[in-house]
Order: sequence, then structure tokens, then C-alpha cells
Amino acid sequence: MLKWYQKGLELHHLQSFMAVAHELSFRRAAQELHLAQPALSRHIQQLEHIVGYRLFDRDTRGTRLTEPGLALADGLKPVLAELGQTLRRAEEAAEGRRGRLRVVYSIAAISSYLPEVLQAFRQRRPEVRLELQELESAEQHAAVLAGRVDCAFTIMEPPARPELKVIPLFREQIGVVVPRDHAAARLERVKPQMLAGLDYISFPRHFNPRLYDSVLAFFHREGFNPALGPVAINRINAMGQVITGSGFTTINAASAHLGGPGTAFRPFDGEGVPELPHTFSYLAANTNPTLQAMRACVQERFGGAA
Amino acid sequence: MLKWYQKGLELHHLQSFMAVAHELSFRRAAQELHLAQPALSRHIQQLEHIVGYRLFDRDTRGTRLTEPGLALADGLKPVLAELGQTLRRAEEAAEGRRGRLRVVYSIAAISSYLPEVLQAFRQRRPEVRLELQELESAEQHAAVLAGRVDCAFTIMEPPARPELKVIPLFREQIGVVVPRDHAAARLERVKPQMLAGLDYISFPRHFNPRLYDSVLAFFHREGFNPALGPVAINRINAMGQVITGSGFTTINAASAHLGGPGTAFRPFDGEGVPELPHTFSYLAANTNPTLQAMRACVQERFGGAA
DNA sequence: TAGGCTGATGCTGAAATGGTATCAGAAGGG
DNA sequence: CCCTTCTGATACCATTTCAGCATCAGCCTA
Repeated sequence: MLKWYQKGLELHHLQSFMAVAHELSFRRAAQELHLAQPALSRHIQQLEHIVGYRLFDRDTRGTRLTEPGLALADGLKPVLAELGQTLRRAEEAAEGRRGRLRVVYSIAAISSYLPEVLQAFRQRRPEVRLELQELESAEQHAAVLAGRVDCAFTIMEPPARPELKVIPLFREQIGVVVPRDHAAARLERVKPQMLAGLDYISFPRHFNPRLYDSVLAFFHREGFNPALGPVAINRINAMGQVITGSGFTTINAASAHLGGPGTAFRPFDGEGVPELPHTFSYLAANTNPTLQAMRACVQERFGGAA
Repeated sequence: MLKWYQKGLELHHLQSFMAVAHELSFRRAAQELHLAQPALSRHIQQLEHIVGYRLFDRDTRGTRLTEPGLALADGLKPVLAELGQTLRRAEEAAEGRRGRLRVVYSIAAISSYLPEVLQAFRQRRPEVRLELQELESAEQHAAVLAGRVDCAFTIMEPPARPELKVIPLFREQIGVVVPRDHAAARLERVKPQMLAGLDYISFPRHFNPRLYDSVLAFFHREGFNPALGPVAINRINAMGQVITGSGFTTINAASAHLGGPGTAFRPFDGEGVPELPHTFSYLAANTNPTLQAMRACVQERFGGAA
């Protein structure tokens, strides 16, 4: 048995059929379709030849559906309606009012400004499905460049690639997190040397090499060379280790609350405190229409930065 | 906004689109469709022009779905599957394995042989929807001739119209129904005169004029001219009136059980006892494929009568 | 740098399509 | 009883559309 698409079945056949089935008259149906009656007759003849059975009993005094014709008309009505629905939805997706946006972000972003941005986006585009994933900054850039995701909220300057659009959001100095009862917690600002005796709970260097290096350089300039303690695979783990007394760690102010009441966050005192460059980035060639809406939300939140 | 059918959207566009969306390669998709690659390219270009947005991001190193393209592909898959389903079902309807058969019948038929025939039909064509309706014979013939129903099981010779196919099933003498305690109930066969004193519970003449007249003629030939009692609008009502002692009525043997234990059925004794001509009839021009299956069931039950 | 791949484009002959005019049969009205 | 009007089918013609071939342009790999 041949399938329909192997026999030249086309939508205009079905459309003509439905018109005749509805009007039960070739002439009226042709009129409705803005078509000459002979053309419509041929459409029906072709369709009958394609499906292999008569769709209408017709003679000089009128047109009636055959039983299989009735079955076809009944079955086709919802199918064509769903086709229309599908086209409408795809059109909405083309306009960015529906669809999918794949977002990756750093913990530093999701624990500070990102929820606010996402909420604004959801309000503006309630039908868009947000696919969210937390990744380290380096992996985020790789994912964007490979087209696996649409955009990234990172804390690392993206590689200077021409195909990558980067919107700098703001820069944020890092501070120190110590156990609540540590001496440094009693100060307004903390000089690195005051952390002497505590291990530095760092993070894997490849997560964000620039930040890693700049933190150690800052300590070095300030005459502080901490012992490297455990390497935490994310900031939450790092906080946990601070609470257990394993040492101190660094974090941006906006994410300081991750440590809870057992920890204290203080800004660093000194010259050249390392900063997190919060950025929003995406491929310039990315055609996802919802991306423009996200960019608009970001720009609304952070001023008209290009 | 123009609708799809106003812009020349056709199934081959959608089919080409789905093939490319699946293969993510114009060449492979073209191969799969047994089409040259330029033709396929044009299909996609036309479809993009019709829907008004890009479906694929394509460059010299490959093809990727855009976000609205993804939405369209996802939505189209079930729609096309349902289209195939619908065509399959209509094809089954064309083969008579599915669909609808509109049947009208007399009480005399449904209370005797018809259930057996219908059961055989249902066994042979379980997917066919039987639309059953009880009608008086004259109305049945009118309904068949007007095409409102497909076939009729009547107890009246249909009008001799060339467009009407008639299959005689069998002829069945009528008998008499009296109250259980009436004297006639004690006899094997009943001569009409023995009903003297009882009213004849008849039926509206227009239901079956030939039968009506032949019953009265039979009584007359036998020297019996009963008073005409109430006119019952169907045989079940007539039975009820017999039980209440209003008189006697006539019925075919196969339907005698309708009266229940309060009545007694006896064959008539005499010459020229009126007969019910059980017939099966339908329009010769009726194209309903399920009708042939019903005819086969009827012929199986009643021998190979033409 | 050559050859593989990607998809797009120009051209041409064949096929399909739609319109006009007409045909054939049946029904309704004067 | 004929004439008009309706039904859908058919013949023919001009136009359009379409598929395929050959080729082009860009990228990637060996």
C-alpha cells in the first residue's frame, strides 16, 4: 500500500474536498474557493484517484457524500484545525511570544540579580519555556559558542570572539567570608593579612582562571600568602567549609547570603580588589526570537548598555 | 493575516520540511525523498516565504532548525500522523470494514429473525456503527427511497420501483392472539368465526394497507365481520389491549411471544390466511460498502435468494 | 592547495493547472 | 409541452510551475 505522500496528495485537494463536503455543491464550493467549477471538479477527481474510492455520489441533480467520504470529512476536520493551530503556534514562536530559551548562569548571578531578570522575562513572555542550567563561566562560554545554549550570565570576561555578543552588566568587588566568630567579622572592611592562620578555600582554577589568578595576585600584593585549603566545587560548598572552620573563602557581596548565619561577609580593604565582571553574552548569529526579549529585559535592568 | 490555504501551502512543503528537520541535511533529505537537492531547497524556500519566517539556519557547514522551525516540526509530527490515521480509517470505510449502516425495521422483524442477522453482521464488521430505528413498513420504504437510511427489514411488499432492490426473505402466516383464558386458546388452530364476540384490535391502515385489507378480506371470506376495536399504534400496545380483554389481534408467529403469558397465540384455520412478506430492501444505487456485508449476512441466513 | 562537503542559483523542457466554452441530464415553471 | 435553469463533466488552450541538470560560492579537512 502506498502512503499518501507517495501519490501526490496535497492540501488543496483536501481543502477542495472539505468545501464540497460542506456545501454539497461543486458550484457553490468553487465560488467559495474563488475557483472555477471545472478546476474544482478535477481536484475532487484527482483526490478520488489518489485515495482509490469515490468520495461523492453525484449526478445531475446534486452531490452527496459517500460513506467513506463522510468518514474522511469527519476525520479531516480536526486534523486541519490542528494544522492551523500548529502554524499559529510556530508563528508565535517566530515572533518570540512562544518557544524556548536556553539560559546558563553562574551561582553568582542566580544568587543576586538574575531571579529579578528572569521574573521580568516571564512576565513579558509567559509562554516561553526557560531552560535554565547552572554552569561555571568557562563552560558557559563554550556552550554559547557551540550553540548548545542561547545565552549566558557569567562572571568572567568572555573570549573576544567576533561572533560573540557581550553585554557588560556591572563589576562587583569580591569580599571575604569567615566564620561568624572570627576576629575579622568584627571589622567593617578586612585586609587580607587579617586572615592569617586561615586556609583559603578556593575553587578549581579552570572554572575561572582570570579570577583565580587575580585573587592570588591581590593577596600577594597585600603581603598575604595563604595556605590553599580544600578546593570547593561551588560557592555553596565553599560556604559549608567555612562554617566547619576549614578556613575562609571569597565571594561577591550579592551572593554573601549563601553562607547563612554561621558566616560573615566583609568587603576587602586594599588596592586592586579583584572584581567579578558580570556579563550577559550570546551568539550574534543566534536567531532565537525570544533572545531579543531577554536582551531587552537585561538592558532594562542595567540601563541601556549596548 | 492570511490563512495557510490562501498562500499555497501544500503537503509536499511540509513533507520536505519534516525530512530536512529530521535529517538536518538538504542532500540526505533530498535523497530520502527521491528528489534532487535544488528542488528540495526550493520547497523549503517556498515554505519559508509562505509562513513568513526562517525555518533553518543554514550555511556552508550545515543546517540547524530555528526556534520557530523546531516548534513547527514538533507540532507537525502528530498532525501528519493523524492525517495518515484519518486516511487509513476512510480507506477502511471504503472497504466496508468501518463506517455506518442505517437500518430500519418492523417490530415483526426485530422480534423474530433480525437480532440473529444483526449479531452475525456485528461479528463480521465489528467496527461498523449500526444506526437502528423501528418504523412502520410504509415509512421504511419512503426512508429508503429518499436515501435517509441504507436498508429496511419490512413486512410489506415494497413498491415496484426499478431503483429499489428487494430481497424476499420468507412468507409467514399470521395468527390470532386472544386472552389466555379465551375458548379459542384451547384449540390447535382457530377459525375466525370462533372469535365472535371479540373486537378486532387492528392497526392504522396506512401502516400497511395491503395487510390491513387482506386481513379483513380473509375474515369476510370466512364469514366473520368483527367489530373494529381500538387501533393500536404498534403490536406491543395491541398485545396489552388483548390482555385487558378489549378483544383479539393478529400477529405473525415469530412475534407471538410479545404478548407474554397473559395471551395465547394460535394459527388461523382456513383458506388464504394472510401472510407477511418479510423483505430486505435497499436502493440499488446505494454505494455504502457496509451494505454489501449486510446483504451477505441476510443471504447467508435465508439461503442464496437473489 | 586540492578535494571533500555544505546549500543556492540559472536555465530549460516537460508536466500540471486554471480558465473559457461547451456538453449532457434532470427539474421546475409558464 | 417546451423552455429555462440547475446539476457536474469534458475539451481545449494559455500560462504557470516544477524537477533536474549544471554550476556557483563558501567552509573544512587532508
